[in-house]
Amino acid sequence: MVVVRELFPLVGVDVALFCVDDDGLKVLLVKRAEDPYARHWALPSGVLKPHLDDSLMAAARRVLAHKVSVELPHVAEVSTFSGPTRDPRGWSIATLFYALLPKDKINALVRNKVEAVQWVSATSTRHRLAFDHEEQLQAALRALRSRVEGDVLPLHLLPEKFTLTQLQKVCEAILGRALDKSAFRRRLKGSTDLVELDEYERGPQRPAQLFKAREGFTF
Amino acid sequence: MVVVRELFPLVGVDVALFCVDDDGLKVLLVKRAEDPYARHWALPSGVLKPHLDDSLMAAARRVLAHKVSVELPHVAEVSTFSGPTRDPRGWSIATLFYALLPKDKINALVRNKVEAVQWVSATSTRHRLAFDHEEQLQAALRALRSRVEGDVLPLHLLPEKFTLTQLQKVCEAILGRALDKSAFRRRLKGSTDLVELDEYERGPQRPAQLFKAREGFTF
DNA sequence: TCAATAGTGTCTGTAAGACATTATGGT
DNA sequence: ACCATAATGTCTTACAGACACTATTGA
Repeated sequence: MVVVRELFPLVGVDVALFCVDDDGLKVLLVKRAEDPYARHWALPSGVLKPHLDDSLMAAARRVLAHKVSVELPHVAEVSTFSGPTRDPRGWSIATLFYALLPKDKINALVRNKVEAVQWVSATSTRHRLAFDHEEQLQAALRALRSRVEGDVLPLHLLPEKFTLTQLQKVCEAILGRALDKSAFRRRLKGSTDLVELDEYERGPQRPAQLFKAREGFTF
Repeated sequence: MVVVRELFPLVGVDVALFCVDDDGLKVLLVKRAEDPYARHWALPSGVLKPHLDDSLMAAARRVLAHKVSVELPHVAEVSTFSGPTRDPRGWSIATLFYALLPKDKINALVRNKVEAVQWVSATSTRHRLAFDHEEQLQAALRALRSRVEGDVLPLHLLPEKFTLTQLQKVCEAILGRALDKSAFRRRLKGSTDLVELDEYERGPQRPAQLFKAREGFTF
């Protein structure tokens, strides 16, 4: 096996699973049960299993489905980390994905979990994570932000039906800054990704119109 | 070895090496000498050699240095392609990089080449390439364009000293559309990546001021 | 003086930020 | 009537595209 390691690198996937709640943007961490980095917090990760996985992204989905039992969220590739020292077991490759989960599915997720998991603020000062996962988390965050800066709507982080105010809060949580309501909504007028519904969110004040993502929308 | 393939995927790198000449944006293709896809045109590629490479990007540089003897150009990751069928030898991973080469280094490159190589228009209608390299080429082109659209200057495609008109031509070749000179230069005024020189490119008309990239500039 | 390209000025429409105002529900 | 939030309007500024114009060299 040691010989094999010199010919073939360890191949795995890491996933930064994001969600937005009232406290802002969160990312899921898991407590590693085994070495290396046993009992350290880390991004959910796993090794590629060629007989099970049809692609690296499929491996990422399998890892998520295994570590956290939940409907599969939106997954996108960020980049690939590699080198002889990032994993003490030897030359390794890890392709990083980010995944987006709507807030209303968080509870089901955490409840069914067997290992220790934790939602932590994704924007707060750095954590102490296993491997190069701190760097990976920053890379995933950059990728997420650059898409939102590029005027793509992070609808995968919202429930099926949502108000424009909810959408704005999610964007603000990702970008880490306040957005102007008027300008934000003006931009949304020209978006083909939003579908206007004839339903309204009722509360102790004026009802807000509900929207949903366009059929086939992908972040 | 067959058994190994079921446990460990084939790991390699592919490189889309771009340059810009008077005919527009070009990409380097090599004629494959060995199976699979012998005698097919393909992007320069190679398998990862853990004992030689310190990262996937280093592997990409090694592949370039090996296939085309030239000073190492700028290299950046695009994305990673994977799956059981993209290579007939079995489950495989290929991390795609693009590389940028200034026009004035092309000649030295082609001359020293042993295998058959070819510069083809990167923007013309699709080619018939080995593996999934057509898709990869499109992905590399998208990545390149999105950076230039994002107002990053592709200075790695220019000689050390260049005129603003040359810079504009390079941007136009990448984007595939004409840019307005006035607006283009107005934007450049605010760029910290350009350094004004006290030299001028002389010709049969008004001389043009020369510029160079900021120290430490990276595309 | 002319050709050719470098470099600048001006006008206009679009879009964003800031901020005020109106609208509409519940209580 | 009042509160809270939704939704819209207005003003200003910044910037990009279009296009005309001026500047400077060699021939």
